[in-house]
Amino acid sequence: MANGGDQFGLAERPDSDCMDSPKETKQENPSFTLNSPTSPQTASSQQGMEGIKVFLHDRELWTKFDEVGTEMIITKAGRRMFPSYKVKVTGLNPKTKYILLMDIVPGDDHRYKFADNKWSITGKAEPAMPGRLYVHPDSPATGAHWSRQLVSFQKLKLTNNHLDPFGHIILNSMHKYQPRLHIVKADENNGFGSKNTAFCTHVFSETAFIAVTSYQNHKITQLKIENNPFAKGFRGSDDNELHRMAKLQGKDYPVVPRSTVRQRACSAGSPFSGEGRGLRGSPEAVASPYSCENGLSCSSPQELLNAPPAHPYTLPHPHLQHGQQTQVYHCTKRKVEENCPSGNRQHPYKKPFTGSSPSEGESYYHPSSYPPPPPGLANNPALGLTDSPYSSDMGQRQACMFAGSEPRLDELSCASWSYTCPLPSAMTPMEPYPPYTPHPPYSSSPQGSRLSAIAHQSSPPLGEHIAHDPYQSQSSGPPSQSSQNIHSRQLSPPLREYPRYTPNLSPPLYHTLETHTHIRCGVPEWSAAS
DNA sequence: TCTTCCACATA
DNA sequence: CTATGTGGAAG
Repeated sequence: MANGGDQFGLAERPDSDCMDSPKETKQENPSFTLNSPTSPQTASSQQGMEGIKVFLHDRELWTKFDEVGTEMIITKAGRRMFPSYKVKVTGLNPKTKYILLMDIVPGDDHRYKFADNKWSITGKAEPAMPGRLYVHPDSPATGAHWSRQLVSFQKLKLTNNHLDPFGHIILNSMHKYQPRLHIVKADENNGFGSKNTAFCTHVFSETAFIAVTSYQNHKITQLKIENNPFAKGFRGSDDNELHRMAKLQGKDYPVVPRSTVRQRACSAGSPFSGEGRGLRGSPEAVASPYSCENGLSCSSPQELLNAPPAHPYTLPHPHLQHGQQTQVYHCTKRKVEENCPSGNRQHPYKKPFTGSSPSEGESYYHPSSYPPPPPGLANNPALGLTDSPYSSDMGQRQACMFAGSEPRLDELSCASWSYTCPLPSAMTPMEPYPPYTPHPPYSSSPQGSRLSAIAHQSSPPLGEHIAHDPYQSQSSGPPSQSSQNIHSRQLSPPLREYPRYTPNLSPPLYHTLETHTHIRCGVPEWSAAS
């Protein structure tokens, strides 16, 4: 079942592209890009972003998990994702500097439960928290650098601690999420603040997952054990397991060791799709709608801001959306980790989960709207947008988070990025944070906002899609204007509300940025897709 | 449901 | 060797 084995065959696919080429599509798995619905706006925006393609590495593995219903453990200390999020990026200008970052947006606005060997909706999602951005440690770096090897986000960690001081991405247990990749041009020309900042957002629907504090579906546990080197200790080769288990526990014989669940495939699995909500349709087909392969979208930052968040909640309209906030975590470390691309393959296919419209690896493009670009990035010195080489090197990664309050891009741009700093790990000191935050913590710091904006933008709920656009979620594109799509709007008001999510936020430590963006545009969402 | 600790694995 | 990441069981 699930294994995706079947399908994949492709080597990689890129996900995104911004506009241009829809080309192939096919095999590879680029993320989908959505085209922008609206119009492209500024040309500038896209510059160069249009030919960017992103391919999810090890897509097959992601697909296997996705078919069952991927679960990612979240702990107070922070847990890595497995499979690791690694991509191959092509189409970048070798000499141009870019910042690559990720954020993880709500897949829908539901809360899930796992019972009867399957996932089902139990209620409404909690307000999302400020989204934090994870800036790849090598950022900013040239297109040549990023293209040279796989870009790995394996060090990104997920936490359920809303007050996490380490800059990890904060998620709510039993909620569905969709990771997104944003590529922001870091040239001097593009200040973040500037409206022209070009960026693309790529969404691979097969990377959607439900955050959990402990695995619910044994099939997922088994897949993790079988594929994650660090979990090898749990893998029994047959006999061994039992014994070892026994020993460890002191029990006699263990229960079922690895085998236990091992394979069952139950259908139950994917929650994602299951829910129903979503999409339904055939998954795959979906992909096409947007045609693009990758999912990236490009838009100008501004747009992003404006764009409504994808949440379920978000409305398509500008108003409502909530902005979510985002915090950025920047690691300074630079190295990329992996390189090899090997496996990327992908193939399309469907995933049961909710949305995947893009399923295939696609990234969507978002119209510019919502996905807010990562504001911070641009400005952030750290990132080097300006040009710095990446400065941070400092030690290794540090995380910086920003909390922002408001969403303005402009502000962001300039201001401060103080945070960028390399903080020692964790925290960035920011302010206490948003002052008021009535509900949300939006206060934003300038930069933060931007970033956050980006983040927000897209986040769509997976499942939901709900009525709105199915597409939204997916790709929203963040920041870049680039391509076509963009319909960005100009900066508009960034903030809006952000309904739900606000709450938490900010930890005292940092601010996050928030943004509220609304998403307006639709992006395809995963949900749709699926 | 979540947190802590554990033994074992990678790196 | 150390440091760190795993899932499971126990709490």
